[in-house]
Amino acid sequence: MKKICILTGMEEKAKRKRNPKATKKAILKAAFDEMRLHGFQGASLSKILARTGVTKGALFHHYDNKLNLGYAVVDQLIEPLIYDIWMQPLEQSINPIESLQNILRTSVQRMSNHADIGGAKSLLLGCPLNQLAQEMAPLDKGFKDRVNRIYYHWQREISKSLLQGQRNQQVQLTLDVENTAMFIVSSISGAMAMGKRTQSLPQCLEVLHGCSEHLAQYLEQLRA
Amino acid sequence: MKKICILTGMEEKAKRKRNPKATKKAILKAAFDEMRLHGFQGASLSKILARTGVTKGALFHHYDNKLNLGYAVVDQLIEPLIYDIWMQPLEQSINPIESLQNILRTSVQRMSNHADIGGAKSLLLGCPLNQLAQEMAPLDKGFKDRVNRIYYHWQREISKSLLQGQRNQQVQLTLDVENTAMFIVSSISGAMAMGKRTQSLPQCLEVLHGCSEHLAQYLEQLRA
Amino acid sequence: MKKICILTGMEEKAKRKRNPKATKKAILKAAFDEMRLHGFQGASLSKILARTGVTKGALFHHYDNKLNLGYAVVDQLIEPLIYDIWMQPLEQSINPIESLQNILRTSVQRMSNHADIGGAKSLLLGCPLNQLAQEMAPLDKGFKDRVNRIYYHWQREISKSLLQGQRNQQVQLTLDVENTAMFIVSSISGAMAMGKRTQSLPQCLEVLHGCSEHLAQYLEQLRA
Amino acid sequence: MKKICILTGMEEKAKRKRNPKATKKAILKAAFDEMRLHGFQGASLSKILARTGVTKGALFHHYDNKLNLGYAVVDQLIEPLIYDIWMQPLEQSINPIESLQNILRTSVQRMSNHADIGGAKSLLLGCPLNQLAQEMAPLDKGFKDRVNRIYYHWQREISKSLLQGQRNQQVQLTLDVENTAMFIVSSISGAMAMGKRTQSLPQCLEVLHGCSEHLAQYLEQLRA
DNA sequence: ACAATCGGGACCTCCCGTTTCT
DNA sequence: AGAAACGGGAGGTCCCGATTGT
Repeated sequence: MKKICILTGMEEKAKRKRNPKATKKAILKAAFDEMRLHGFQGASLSKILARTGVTKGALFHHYDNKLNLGYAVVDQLIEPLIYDIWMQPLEQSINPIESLQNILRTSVQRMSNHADIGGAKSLLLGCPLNQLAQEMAPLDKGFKDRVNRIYYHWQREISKSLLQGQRNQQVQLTLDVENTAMFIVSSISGAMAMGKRTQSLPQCLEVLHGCSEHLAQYLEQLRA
Repeated sequence: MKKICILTGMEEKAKRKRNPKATKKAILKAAFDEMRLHGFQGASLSKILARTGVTKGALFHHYDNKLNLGYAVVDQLIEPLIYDIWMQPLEQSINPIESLQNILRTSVQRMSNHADIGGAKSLLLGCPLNQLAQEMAPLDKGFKDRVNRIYYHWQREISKSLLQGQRNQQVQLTLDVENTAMFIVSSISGAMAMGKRTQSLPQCLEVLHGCSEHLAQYLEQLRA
Repeated sequence: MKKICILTGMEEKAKRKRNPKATKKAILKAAFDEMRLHGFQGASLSKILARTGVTKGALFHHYDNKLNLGYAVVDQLIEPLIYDIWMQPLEQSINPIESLQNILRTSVQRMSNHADIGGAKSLLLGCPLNQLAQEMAPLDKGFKDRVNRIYYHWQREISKSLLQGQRNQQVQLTLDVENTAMFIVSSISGAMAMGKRTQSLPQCLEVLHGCSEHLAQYLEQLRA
Repeated sequence: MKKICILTGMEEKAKRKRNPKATKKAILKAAFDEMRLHGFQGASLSKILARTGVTKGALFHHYDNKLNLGYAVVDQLIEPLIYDIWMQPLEQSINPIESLQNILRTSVQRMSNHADIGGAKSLLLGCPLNQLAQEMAPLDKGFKDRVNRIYYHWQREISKSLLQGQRNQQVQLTLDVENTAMFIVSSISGAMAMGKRTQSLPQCLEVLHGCSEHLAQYLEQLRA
């Protein structure tokens, strides 16, 4: 029945017509970009729509309101992003310390591959998880719970890995692995924040490399 | 049109008496509080006015616009605050490493003394400098320059102190003092961010103490 | 939150039924009226809304901002209005001089038919095109270009007509038709301005008739 | 008593200190400029103050409110200005027609001598009297009465002159001198309005010269 | 005479969300 | 599923003027 309406200008229609999955993804991506640039509160639905060409009707069809859209960004974009960069490389690790050092050394490069957002280098926008955490955790429980859950996973992956390292006699047995994982995540977050605040790519890279190196040396001393 | 209302409540009058200095300070403080809770963009001038009882006319008289008010908050409140907590205690230092460790150990306590803001513990609102940096550095050059200047001073105080320690043979001579200062500031910032994101005082304290301890131990290894 | 109020006044509904075309026209008309009374700068969007019963959301939907609303008033209301009164009657002219004289003699009557605006006689508000030109031409290029385009058309219609009259040996061949058209439009504009400034209907009519008569006599002398 | 405060930075103080006449004049001139650029309603007291360096206290000391300031502009600046350009040259006239023609021919030059206002050529801002008349006559009786009084004087000077010309047998006896004076003033006003609307100095001059010439020729035909 | 402080309102912009229609 | 119309409200800016202080 629906497809009877044959009079479809092809490209136009092909793009615009009924592609719910793609539409939803497009909105999500645009929302993510807007939020990276202006924060959640500063993100404007109108600009998100302008980025996508989608209309307000479509947006509110897929997401009940701005808040849920924000939640979806965390769940479907930010969490996987954090996982890919920081957690996944740790899973098939043989030596946790060396893996962590390796992750640190390559993360800057891997993050640099992320596409620019609104003409700004992704690196200069800092860690999307931390950005949201700092802005929204005190204001909204939904965001707070989500970001804390992700941080919890992140720290747990590291502590699990360190624990395994202790079992394999690669890591000092006296080490409080959970506390250490927390420190590692904290320092990474701090480094990205310091990089972001410079708003200058060379300075940012300098900060990130400098801090990475310091952290890597710190890890070196945790060996058994 | 004249308001003959002779029945003057004293408090009313006491408040309304011309007191430009106090008015300006009150606006500034209210603005600071609002910004800590909602960020700069989310801060509402109306709410700032409501906090102070000052009217729009007065605010507009003392600060040209929201942006300049924000700048004043950085210059007149945040910078001294950072200075008092992190820089000033370093100045009469005898041994830089011990001073830094001492600062770390006492900073949580000192920051806890800060008055609550809108019913929220100041600690759970994180570092005001980092908050502003993360939100506004990419959006406004005025904020970017201000926060970067403060961070620069902060790092320089630490590196100066470490350099003096090298001269006194208290600190390893091979140490890159500037890079190390950067790492210290970065880690402190990261720790406060992680504490904030929990939005729970006990967890926050746990994070801060844990990270402080780690950083203190790291510093221990920098001794000559 | 739901407004269950079942007692629907019919009129309410009749008004509130979606009718974008009508809504847009209503806004435009109200804007025109406000602008005639208070000028463009003095026109208040709130008052325009009050005139129509339309809400801010609807207005913002149909017109991006006040400026574009103003432009639309020029393009869609003022230009046709000028055309109907001054240009259209010239098109099927047989003798340009007689046509112009005729237009002058009847224009006052035709303009008097325009509905009052905010309780004020339309005539006492002068020429809407000149009003806007005088206020906005120095302030905004968009308005300047629009009003100048209309004046250009107006003068061209007259000069075309005079030229045709020269071909038909009804108008002096030595006449500079463009210059003359300019003088005619200029004098008409001046007359309406003088009428408006009196803010008294009888005086205004006296001015308009007096000037019309003078101009008609002047035209008489342009005959071949 | 007052002059005891000897510690006066000379230039600074000399300028700022107590010169009521000069202050009042400065405010008036700045108000005139602002009103020429933005109209009376659009004129901002703040900008007027900025133009002069005077403070609000001084302004409201000399003028009760914005309206009275506007009235003063009309009475003390615009009226003399109109008088100088259009009326005064008529007084010692020997032949009214030739005088009027002469005034027309020289007025553009004389008006061009007026200083620029806010970077805009005075000519491109049109006739200040007509500007105010068109904007404010329908809105405020005070303005309406003032501008009408000036126009009345202007027309009367011309009609008096023409009447004298009739007595001297220089002007047609059948002429309705008052009506004619009205037409002359009206055409002058129209010409300046058309010049202004172009917002281009060459075009404006073309309009003014063209219309002047037409009006001069018209006057030629009024000779006895 | 002039300066600084303060009062509060009006304005346009912009925003998020609802409702109706295709 | 998507598009368009519409509802209100809040936000920052700016403004005129009143008040108080030299």
